[in-house]
This record gives sequence, C-alpha cells and structure tokens, in this order.
Amino acid sequence: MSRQAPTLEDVAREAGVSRATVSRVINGVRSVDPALQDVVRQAIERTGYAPNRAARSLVTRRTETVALIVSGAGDVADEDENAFTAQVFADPFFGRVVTGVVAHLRPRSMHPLLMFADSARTRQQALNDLRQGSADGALVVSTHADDPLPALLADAGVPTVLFARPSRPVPLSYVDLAHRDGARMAAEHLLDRGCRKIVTVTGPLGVSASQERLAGFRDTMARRGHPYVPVAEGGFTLDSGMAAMSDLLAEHPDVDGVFAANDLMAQGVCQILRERGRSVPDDVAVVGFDDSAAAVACRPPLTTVRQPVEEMASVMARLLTEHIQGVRTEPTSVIFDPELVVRASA
Amino acid sequence: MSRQAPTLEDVAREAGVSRATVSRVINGVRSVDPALQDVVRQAIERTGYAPNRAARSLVTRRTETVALIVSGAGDVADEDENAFTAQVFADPFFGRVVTGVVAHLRPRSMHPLLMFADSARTRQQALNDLRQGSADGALVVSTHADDPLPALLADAGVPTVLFARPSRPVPLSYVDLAHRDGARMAAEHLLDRGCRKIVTVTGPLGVSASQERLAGFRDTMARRGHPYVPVAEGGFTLDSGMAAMSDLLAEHPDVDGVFAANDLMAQGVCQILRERGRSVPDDVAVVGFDDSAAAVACRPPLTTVRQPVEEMASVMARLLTEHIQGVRTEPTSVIFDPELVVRASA
DNA sequence: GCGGGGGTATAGAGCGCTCTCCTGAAGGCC
DNA sequence: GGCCTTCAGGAGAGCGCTCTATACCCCCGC
Repeated sequence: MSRQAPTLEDVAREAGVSRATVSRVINGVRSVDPALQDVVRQAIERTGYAPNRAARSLVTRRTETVALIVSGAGDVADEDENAFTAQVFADPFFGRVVTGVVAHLRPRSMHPLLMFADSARTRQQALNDLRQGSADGALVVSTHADDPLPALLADAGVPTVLFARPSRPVPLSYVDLAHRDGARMAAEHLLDRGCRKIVTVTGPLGVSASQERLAGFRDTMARRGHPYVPVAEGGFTLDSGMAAMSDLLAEHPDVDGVFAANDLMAQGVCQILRERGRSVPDDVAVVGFDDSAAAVACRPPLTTVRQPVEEMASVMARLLTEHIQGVRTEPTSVIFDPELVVRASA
Repeated sequence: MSRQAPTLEDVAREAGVSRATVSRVINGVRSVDPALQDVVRQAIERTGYAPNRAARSLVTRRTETVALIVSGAGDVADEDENAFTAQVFADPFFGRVVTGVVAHLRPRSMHPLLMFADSARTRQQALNDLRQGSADGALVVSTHADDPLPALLADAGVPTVLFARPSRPVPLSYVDLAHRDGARMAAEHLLDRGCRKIVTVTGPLGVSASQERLAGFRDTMARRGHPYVPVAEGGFTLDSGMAAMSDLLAEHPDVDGVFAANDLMAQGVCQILRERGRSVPDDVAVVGFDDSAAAVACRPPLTTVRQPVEEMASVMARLLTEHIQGVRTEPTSVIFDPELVVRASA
C-alpha cells in the first residue's frame, strides 16, 4: 500500500525461480518440488508479498465477491435514499439475510458487496457495477413485487439468485417460503383456539409476500366458514402495526384474534391492545410472522410463523456460487416450509 | 458476462478512433472534440460496452470499494462464527452504522464490502484481503477493546478509520462518542428525578464504550454523594439485560432507578421490572443508551442517551475517503456529543 | 549407449485498461 | 510568410497476474 508493494517478479527474483513457479506455489497448482516450494515460501515471507487482486481478477475473471442488493421499487427520490436504507435495517429481517449469506460465503473466503437499488439512479448504478464485473454475481432481495432489477440482471447475463419469486417470470433461480401455508397455520391456530372475530394486519400489498400471506389467510378463513375478514394494510414496521390495529379496533371493538404479517407489526398490535385495556392473549390472541428477534422481545412473547430466513439466505448464496462455478446452469427454485411457533400471545 | 464482452478496443474500432480517445471520453479527461465524443458515445451504446473493473483497478490502484469490518476479540471458534454474525445484527446498532456509511459512500458510487473478523482465521483473511487491494481502505467497528486488527491494518499501511478509540494508541483516525458525558447525563437525570437507590447494568466490560459509560456514571454518582453503585454486567443483549436486572433486584429490592448501558438491555430491564410488579417509571425509573429503535419500541418508551450513530458512521466514511484521496494525511479524531432524550421511562 | 517418457521449471503471450509521450495540425505573432 | 506555441488525437508501454506452450532434466529400458 504505502511503498511500492512487492510483485510476483520480486519474489521470483528473491527465490531465484520464475514468476510462473511462484504463482504455482501460491495457487497450489501441479507438483512443484517440495524443496523449491520452501524456498519460494520463504521468499514470500521475506518480501511480505501479497498477490494483487486486480491483476488476478483481470485474467481469472473472478472477484471472489458477490453483490448483495437490496432492491426497492425504484421510485425512491434521490434525497430519500438514506431513509430507505435506515428502514431496511430497522427490521431484523435483513440482518438475518446477511447472517445467512455470510454463513455460506465465509468458508469460501468470499465477501458480500452491499448495494442498495432503491432509486432509479442507484439501480442503474448497481446494474453497471455488475456488468463491469465488480462482483461475480448478485443476490437480490426485493422489497417490491414489480422490481425491474431481476430482469435487467438476467438480460445482462449476470449470475443472479433472488430472495422471493419474482412477480413476472424471469429465468433466474430463487428461494422462497410457502407463505400461504404459513398464513394457513396462523388462521387455523386462531380458529382452533376458539377465536370468532378475527382480523388481519397485512404487509404492504406491493410486496408479493404480503399478498400471499393475505391470500392464504383469507382462503383458510373462508374454508372454515369465515368469508369476511377485516383487513388493514401495514408497512412491516412497528408504527404501522400500531396504526393498523387502532383502525381495526375502532371498527371492530369485539375482535378476539389478530394475524399480523410480520412480528414487528404484531408487536405494535400488542402494544395498542394493551393500551386499550385488552389483555393478550386472554382477550385477544395475536399471531405474528417471521419468528424474528422481535417475537421473543415482545411482551407477551409472540406466537408466530417461523420463516427460516438465515437458512433461506444461505441456500440463496449456495445457488449463486453454484451458478458462478458453472456447476448449475439451469435456474432452480427452493421453497421452504414455514412452521408455527407457539409462545404466549396466542 | 455471457458471450465475449466488448472491450475498449472494440469500441475504438467501431468509432474509428484510438483506444485512448474512447478512454478519454469515458473518463471525461482533457478536451475531446464534441463531435467525436458523440461518435464515441454512440459506439459505446451500439456495442453495449462496459469498462472492465479489474483492468481499470490494475492501473489506477483503486477499487472504489471500502471494507466495512466488524471485528471481534478474535477468540471466536470457527464453528461459532455464524453466531457472532447473528448477534451483531440482533442489535439495531450495526444497521445504523451501515446506514450512515452508505449515506456517505452512495453519492460517491462506492460500496461497502462486508467483512467479519471474529475468529483468528477471519481476521487474517480480512487483513490479507486488504493487503491484496480488495478495497481501498477499511472501516473498522470493533466489538472488543483489545482488538488487534487496527494495529495490523496500520502496519500494513491500509487506510483505516475506526469507530471508537482503540484501547492502545494506533496511528489511525477514529470517530467516537463522549461516553462519559452521556453517562453523566443519565446519572444526573435519575438523581434530579429524586431517585435514591440507583443501580446500573453495564455492557460487556471488555468493550471500552462500556467501561467509559460505567466510569462516567460512577463518577457523577460519586460527585453527587453516592459513592457506591450496585453494578451488574450485561452483554448488550435483551436477555442479558433481563438477567442482570433479576440479579440486581434480588440483592436490592428497594431500587428506584436504573441506568442500562444500551437500549436493548434497558428494554430487558423494563420487562423484568414489570414482571416483578414494579411500574416504570413510577416505582423505578429506567434510562437507556443509544436512542435506537428499541427505545421507541419499548413500553414505556425509553428515556435514553442519544448516540448519533448514523452521523458518526457517515463521518467515519468521510474521513476514510479523505485519507484515500490523500486530502488528509495525518490521523484525526472526531468526538461526538451525546444528548439526553427524555421519554416516558424516566 | 541412445531414444523415449514422465514430469518440472521457464518463457512469454496476453487479460483490458490508463497514461505518458509524441506527432501533426491549427493558429498567433512578428 | 515563417516560426513558435497550443492543443487534439494516436501509439505504445506498462499495471501484475495466469496459463499455455516449450525447453529441460533425469531416469528407464532395450
């Protein structure tokens, strides 16, 4: 970094061998005389040599890096970009994605390159970066159903794996959760508990996961003789959960069961209920979704539908590395099953 | 990516000019005949050219990327690495750091490369990656006072900026908070409120921020005639806050004021107090630290000491880019002032 | 004793870009 | 009108690495 960094050439001279031999020792290729290997290794030690990443990338066409892109609808104004970033991290969800991704990449000595494609400008930027080979592939977490980024990446021939099925078909691999099944579990749990007046707080309906959860919930309710379920749309945030519950409570004071499309909103729901003098779960049962840190932090601890985010993210990363290495050429999908976690709230 | 990507050479041929001219147009260097510029731009359009990042990096010695390293004590066993990652993201703190860093990098078209240096292996890995030029510099967030990484990076000549002052002096820039002042505010607020039996839940004492907060708190308490403050050590997590409060309550049932070294623990403290039939703030006043999302999510909302994490992270990123560009050569430090945010808990 | 074979090290050609140096044309000045 | 300055564009030398093709060596077998 500071003074002129030693190059392969320097090491080769120091060791009295050719550049190619040093390169072989470093990359562990083919058999090199063990004695020579030692000589080379000592020369590396002495010179403090570290291979130049850019030079290597130039010829191998690999960066050993994958982009982790959080992609919005792309309608965020430039000046609101930071708010988007802040909101993304307010939900424990994204942290879990990172955890899962890192779990897969780490043993492979790869790192995620964090990108946010929320505004039109940043989306173009992300696309460009990938086309320029800043990373070997992309992991995309869309926060909106109509995200155009996956299609753009597919067109550009960038190896890409998505978290959640794209709303329009795109020839890319993805991982997803059986959201409908999860919502069904929530509905059945509330019904089996004896709840008769059940409402639901959905996620933002521009997100396909929200749509699916709502559809699955309604479907099960209908099957069990409840054709009409009061609905309020939230934004996956604590505040929005509180607001939605306030509204629902005003219209349906006799509510005795709530399904919130994520834990953060469920937490907000619980807070409002308590403030209005309703006991959870005695007066009103509440079921959340995700089984995130918020579910355990909530009082009472939330009964929730577990989404194995870390595992899903890990598999997403695995699919990507497989694509990059050419092990896998056709797009696949891996759908995970949710699981009901019963705690105190319902 | 897929078929042979077009190179500068191809564009030059297409436009009927030399490689150098195309390069000049792309990089906006020197004056190129506007008419020619158009020709070149059209050729770029037609060929779908995207400059190769690695080739450019090789000669410019820039990657337009900075490493964001979360660094632990380095004593994590390899198999526990994922738990470390998960824990890092469980606290909203790190998300705020990312938000702040991204706020600065984004307008400069740079991205953070996420690294975790928790085990000895990953620390070596991170150091190597930087020495190889994977990134132009490093932003280090240490979770432990004795983190050896900063010194290693400094030795390697890697431009580096730290979040929090290193425990041993290292010639690196850093941003930090006046933790003692923050703790003083907390102490004074509790005392001014009339609390007489005050206890504190510290962060892990291997973290210098925890030590500082504790020292500042004790100091102020002593000045105000309270030489002895019961202490329980927590781990900055909700659970540890609950456990610490349980212990304190067992020994000091007459407690009427608590200072917790972060909001997550303060939230745990509130939960335990409520479970034990104590009302917050009527029976016991609770002050947190950070002013994170947890402070607002908590019931009652937490009175807390605000740490402007996003801003600090943003400045950290700015200092780094300045170092990289050579604008700044000597290490500096920027210390932020905390601020008491009064809500319902105290 | 000599030809062949297995395997190890070297030479050197790129990878795609930037940037310095150089050429040549245009314009200004005496 | 000739000479010098100025500036636009081109040629080409790397940046540091990988990897193929080639030279070399030693040993074996006939």
